[in-house]
Amino acid sequence: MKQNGPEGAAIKGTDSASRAELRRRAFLDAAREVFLEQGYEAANMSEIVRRAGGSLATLYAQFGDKEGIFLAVLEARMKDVTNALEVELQTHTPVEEGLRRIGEQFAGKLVQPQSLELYRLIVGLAKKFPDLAQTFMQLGPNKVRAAIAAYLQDRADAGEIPQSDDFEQLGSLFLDMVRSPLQSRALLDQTVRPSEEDVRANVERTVSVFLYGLSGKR
Amino acid sequence: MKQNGPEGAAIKGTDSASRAELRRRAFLDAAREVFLEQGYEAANMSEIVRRAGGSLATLYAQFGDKEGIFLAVLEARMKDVTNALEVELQTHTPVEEGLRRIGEQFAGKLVQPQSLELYRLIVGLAKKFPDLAQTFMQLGPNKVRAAIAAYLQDRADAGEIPQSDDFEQLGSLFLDMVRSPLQSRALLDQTVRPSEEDVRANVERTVSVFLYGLSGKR
DNA sequence: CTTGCAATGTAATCGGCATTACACCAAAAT
DNA sequence: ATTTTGGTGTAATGCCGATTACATTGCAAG
Repeated sequence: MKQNGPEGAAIKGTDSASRAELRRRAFLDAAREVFLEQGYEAANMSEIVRRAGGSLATLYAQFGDKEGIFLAVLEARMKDVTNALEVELQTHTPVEEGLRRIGEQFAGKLVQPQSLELYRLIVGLAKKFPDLAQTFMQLGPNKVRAAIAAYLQDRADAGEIPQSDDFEQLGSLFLDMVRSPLQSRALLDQTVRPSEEDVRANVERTVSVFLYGLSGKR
Repeated sequence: MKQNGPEGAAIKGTDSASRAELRRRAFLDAAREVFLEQGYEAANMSEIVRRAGGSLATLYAQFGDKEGIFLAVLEARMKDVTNALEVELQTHTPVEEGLRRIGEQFAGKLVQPQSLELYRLIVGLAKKFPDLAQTFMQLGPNKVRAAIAAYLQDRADAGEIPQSDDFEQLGSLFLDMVRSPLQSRALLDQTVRPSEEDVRANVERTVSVFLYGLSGKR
């Protein structure tokens, strides 16, 4: 047995796909695993191939170099987080309900171990690979910020909330309020894993404070 | 010139000190620079010696290995940064004013490059050195959280804000609101350095939303 | 002065990868 | 069936950095 047949790890996404596409997907899955598990520097290319099947040569042919495949992993994950939001934001839902939904979508994704670990990785790499961090911000935070700013603008036009000259900023603030309480502890303590219930409660509280302040409703 | 006389980088702390003590301090200073600048993995032992003077052999004799000197540096660093974090308790100051002061003290410290870099390192290595991250949380965030919770309780007792069954949580939320907008970008983009003015404006906005919500004052 | 101990500079070890080279194969296209 | 295109295993090639060895040298006590 000198060659491996086309087996490899988890090749079974959407069925119809070219040979190359399958290989690519297997590589990405394995790479994500390895990077998240071991960190960027400690991760080793051969290990990725060991898990994905295929060969080093192909891996390099498809992604260029180590940084390249890491970036690809990053992009894939960002799409995953962002896509769900796109849908929610299309609608003209009343603020309170809308913010709640957006908040839960967003926070739900963020507290997944995968997201947390990826974020940890990126923060750690920000100095050595500024481009990477830049890309991350572009695809993640900035995109979400813009989307929610648009939603707030829409609600303001509908007269539900006061107009403002800077909905980008308010959108960011809302996102931070939703994100930080769940994320900040979990980032430093792996054993912390916010539950569904934690997420819901936090979003609830956040929406309330964001709209009406400490003084309570209306 | 085969040997270096005892010069090296910044050897001039408290004067009276044994030869070994001086060397140790020079190593620690250089190591701090290098680790904060390049991150743990990327940092290289020879670079530390290059900056500190002395020799590799001595470095290893004093700290054992790379991890050893890294931990030594971080523990010292953490004490510095978290000690500076002390927030003076504004007992009996009116909420709006009190929150503003606490917020500004806190945020002012956080956005200093020193703090940002330390935080970056710790987050990035939380997986590899969990104890370190724990200690950091204890000394930093948790302490401030407790302090502000006490302040909010005080204000509630004075009737300025509604009572709540969980001021710890609300305190955390306030801190996150103050912190995240300033910190999250700067963490990922070295070139970002919030100004005094940014800090003030952010605290201002935060206090307003925290107390009265989007709907504006009162 | 000289003797012992610690520090020094230099130059190995030693191992671990990223990255490339190469000589064979397999499926798709013709 | 044959050509084309891309995939596959294997084994270099290089480089880099942690750690150690060693012979030399300076300082301080007797």
